[in-house]
Amino acid sequence: MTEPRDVPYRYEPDATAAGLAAEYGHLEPGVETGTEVTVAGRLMLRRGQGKLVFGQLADSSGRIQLFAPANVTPRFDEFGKLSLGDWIGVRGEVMTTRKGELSIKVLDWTLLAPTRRPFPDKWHGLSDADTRYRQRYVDLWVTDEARRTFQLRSRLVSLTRRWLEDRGFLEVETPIFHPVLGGAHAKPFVTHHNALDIDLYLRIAPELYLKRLVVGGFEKVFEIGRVFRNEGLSPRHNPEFTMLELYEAYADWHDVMALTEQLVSFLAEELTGSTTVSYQGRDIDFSLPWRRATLAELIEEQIGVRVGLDTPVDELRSLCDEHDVPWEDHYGAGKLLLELYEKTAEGEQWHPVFATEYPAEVSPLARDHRELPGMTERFEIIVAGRELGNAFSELNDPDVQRERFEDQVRQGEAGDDEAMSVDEDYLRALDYGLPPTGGLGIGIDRLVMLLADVATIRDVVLFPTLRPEQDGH
RNA sequence: GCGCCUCUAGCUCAACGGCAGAGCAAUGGACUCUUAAUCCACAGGUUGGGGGUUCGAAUCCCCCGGGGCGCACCA
Repeated sequence: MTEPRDVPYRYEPDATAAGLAAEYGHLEPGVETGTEVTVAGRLMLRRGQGKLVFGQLADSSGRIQLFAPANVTPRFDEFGKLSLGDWIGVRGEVMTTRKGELSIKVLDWTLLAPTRRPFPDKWHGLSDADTRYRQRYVDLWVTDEARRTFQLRSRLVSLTRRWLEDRGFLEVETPIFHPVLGGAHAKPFVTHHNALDIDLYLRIAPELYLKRLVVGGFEKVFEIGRVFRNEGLSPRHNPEFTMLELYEAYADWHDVMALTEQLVSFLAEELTGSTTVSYQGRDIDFSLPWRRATLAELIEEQIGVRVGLDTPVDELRSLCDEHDVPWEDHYGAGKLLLELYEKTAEGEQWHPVFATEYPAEVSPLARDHRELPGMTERFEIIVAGRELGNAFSELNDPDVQRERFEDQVRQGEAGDDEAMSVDEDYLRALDYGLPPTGGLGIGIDRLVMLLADVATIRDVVLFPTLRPEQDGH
């Protein structure tokens, strides 16, 4: 047998399984093309026929059959003893078998890396979720769906970048380490910088830095990056996840709504072939335009009562009680409205809807609604009962922003451990002037879940957060 | 953090108070057109860990650990 030390340092495949299928898939049975190609990958199946061995080689594009007759394939006995899972390189002739299966007649082969551990059952694959997440390197080989999902994720991010760049957006990278907490409502991870001897937060959102860049003259910016929120795990929450945020100067929330529905329906069409996407057995219609509805309308649809900021707090509280929505004494009408909406209406939405008109009390970074006092020009994108994104006309008045920050601090003192603090440098940036700006944040993981039709975020994150393995596991 | 469910051979699963089993993978052999190849042979285990009840525990009880789902939390 070939020893690991004998394997080459490099190999040069010139074809892939999918490429060969595309080029030669039409061949009749029993054809020998005379064309030689070199492929590489893992041996995933093997069927011995005495002096003839069939194999199936998998590479990142797919699988192709290997056809190895004893009188053609060198070191035939060794070839027949390869382990399922071994990496090999194969040079051979493109051909079809008598039954018509596209194959490579093995004229030469090289062991590229042996596997020391047996691969999971060739038919049943891996079903244990724990093993699939911990040993993703195995899962990706044996679970076609997993591989497809992550390839789709990659294309989604790539398409998004190109789509935004084509519209003049500039991709930027802003700090992961934040000295001041802000940009979202979430508990942070805290870390420490030794040389500076300061605690830093892992960012919960890039928002405040991106808006600084608009102040700096980058009129259209976006960032696709990881954010970190110190909260529980669930099928829809991973503590680190990927957010797309973008900001466009001179735009308002209506512009952002249009951009959002165009981008997402474009991605749906590109990645699934249609703007109608099947999700968990039910269709989601991403075709334009998406529904727009205010929080108050969505609440009314569920509970049959028209509520608003002018509804007395006592009345809102009893409505909350009536619908098993917990509330606290320091909640104002705005927060009560939001809670009522989230607990009664959000989960009921299926097709994309822009939920609009959020109270200022719960929207510290959004600009006041131009007509409705106490409301902001903010909307969330709800699909399949979940929040997919959040957007608004950006608050650009430094004085109002300071008041909102200070209100956040008060909410923090009242017991909200996810409230923001006052970001003085951000206020200074606003002093220099943030033009009218529209901003958007979209959870990339959740979007991938929808378009790849998977139920848990762990199936769209390559290495989801898990407890570390321990003895006895 | 709480509740429910779950953990058996490398993988997928049986056995559910009475000798821990099968298929695939592995190992040895037969086979020149297979498609989860087939056939013969052989091997494989502190049943997640620890404790208890019992004549007897994978099975019942308790503690611990991993995972899943729900709640809480969470834009």
